[in-house]
Amino acid sequence: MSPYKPKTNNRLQEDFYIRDVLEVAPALLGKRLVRVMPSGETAGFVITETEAYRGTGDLACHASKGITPRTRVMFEQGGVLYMYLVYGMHWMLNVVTSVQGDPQAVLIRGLEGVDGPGRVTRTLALDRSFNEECLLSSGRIWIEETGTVPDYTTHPRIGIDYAGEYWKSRPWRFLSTGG
DNA sequence: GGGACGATTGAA
DNA sequence: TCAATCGTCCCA
Repeated sequence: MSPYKPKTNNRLQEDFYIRDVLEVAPALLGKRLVRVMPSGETAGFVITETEAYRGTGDLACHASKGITPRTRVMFEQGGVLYMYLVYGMHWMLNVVTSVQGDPQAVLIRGLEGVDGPGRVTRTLALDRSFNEECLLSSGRIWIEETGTVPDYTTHPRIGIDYAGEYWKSRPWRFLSTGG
């Protein structure tokens, strides 16, 4: 893991996250996800792949089932993390967006050199203890501006056959070009 | 209390 | 192509 040393206070602020997920998901491409590892070493990876999950109407979004103990965090104001376990073994890292009461989240699917949402959380040692963690105030995880805005392509989201043809075909997966 | 299923991954 | 593996949610 390449060590990363934050230079200035480039942490993304509240306003970045309190927007519609269809704005935030592509805007996260090219930003740096920073994690202070349990060892004390600081790791930084540029985000290269995201997916948007957009509220109660989006049948691919967990929040379409309403508020449950698991989905409650998605109803919070943007800027906190939503973590959940899938297939009994992989933690998924999601960034909650929009205003309180509007359950949206961005799934972080890939980083530079880290392809796949399960590998993202494994590489950065992220688990359920990060659920509801605040990216604006946390001392162990946050996201920084890099000054670079990459080009990107859009694609249908992965692994949501259960949501039906309409929601499955929304081009809400965002991939940095050349990333 | 029981059972179906999943925003995935890695090995056969 | 397919097993691993368990939290969540729905139904009884």
